[in-house]
Amino acid sequence: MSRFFNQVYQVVKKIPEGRVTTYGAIARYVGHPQSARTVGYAMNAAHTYTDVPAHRVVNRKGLLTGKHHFQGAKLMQQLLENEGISVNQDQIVDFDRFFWDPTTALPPFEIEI
DNA sequence: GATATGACCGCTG
DNA sequence: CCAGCGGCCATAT
Repeated sequence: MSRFFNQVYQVVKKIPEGRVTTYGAIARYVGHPQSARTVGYAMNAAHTYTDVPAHRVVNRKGLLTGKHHFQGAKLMQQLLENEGISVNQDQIVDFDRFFWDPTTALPPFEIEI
């Protein structure tokens, strides 16, 4: 497994309950601002390797673009609503208020190890 | 090794 | 404000 994926998973695991973030924000935080797409790919593989709360990761508009990759089409939305996040038309309501940015919420990312 | 695909993002018009 | 286009990066075939 590439380190990039691991870095992504590390961040996703740190998302607080009831908050969400975006693919691009994660990509920026781990030092790959142009790799937002690959973050999505990492999420696809996430459930295979580790258990990360992928339902807390959406695109920059707050749209649940990845809901079809969950077991049920409604699962992602239900998980979010369980945490107090309202979803309407596959989109998070008041996305700005739930958005959690790792670049400001976490200490600067340590590039190595 | 080349080509195609995707849970994206930002800039233009 | 909405739509379209290109770029970027890691897998899959």
